[in-house]
Amino acid sequence: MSKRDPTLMRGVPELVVLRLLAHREMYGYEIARTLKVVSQDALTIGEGVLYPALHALEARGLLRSRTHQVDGRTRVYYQLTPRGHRRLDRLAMNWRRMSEGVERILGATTYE
Amino acid sequence: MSKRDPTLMRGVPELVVLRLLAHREMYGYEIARTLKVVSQDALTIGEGVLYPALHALEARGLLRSRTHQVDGRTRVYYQLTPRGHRRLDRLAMNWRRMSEGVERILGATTYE
DNA sequence: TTCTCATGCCTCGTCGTGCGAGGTATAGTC
DNA sequence: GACTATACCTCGCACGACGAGGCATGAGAA
Repeated sequence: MSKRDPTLMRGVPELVVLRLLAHREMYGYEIARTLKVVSQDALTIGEGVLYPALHALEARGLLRSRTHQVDGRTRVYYQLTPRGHRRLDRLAMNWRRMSEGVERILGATTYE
Repeated sequence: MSKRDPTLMRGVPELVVLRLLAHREMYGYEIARTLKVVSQDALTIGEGVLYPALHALEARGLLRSRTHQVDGRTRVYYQLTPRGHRRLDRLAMNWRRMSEGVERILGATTYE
């Protein structure tokens, strides 16, 4: 059975990670940095969130990884699988819905 | 010490509840219904989330309540306190930041 | 030399909170 | 007599976000 959609707003980390990886292969540390930069400091993902998330995503078949040595340092590069792409589409759609819902609440000045 | 801001995206229920109550006094059941309607079904708040949230909000001094009997049914009406208004402003600002951050991630097509 | 900082990975334990399920009661309707 | 809508509530779980901490390397400062 597929995971139920959250009624309100969970799983944003999963969304942004998948989205970043949709462009190109990246490694963990790079993801964290890029997220911070691109979101202009609005979003930060701690390593305690990021790495477990990446592992879970891979275990669920949404990501594939390969390790690479650079300057004596190990990098684990991740890329989206087809399932990962589908999952991303779904999450993004969901995000829009939610986000627009919240905007409607925030924006409205009168309610019936 | 005041509560730390969430790094990613928590507390949306609190935000929308406060926002709805910023307009006018409402009771629990009405809040749930209104949220659903105004958000055009995008947002739903279960009673298992709503009522505990309302109690917590009141305990923290962000809401005030009064009970009212209507047709033999008890309604608990809530309204924002000044602190509640300030909290709402803060949460709303935070939401915008986060939300725009996510949009930047979703919208961007290339990253450096 | 040693120290510190940036890079790069990881895990553990906790805490909050979102959420379903369930419980109570009244009024109206089929 | 049953079922729906209204209206409140609590319990307990599960899961996810998070901080703190740990390990290792390379580069530059002191």
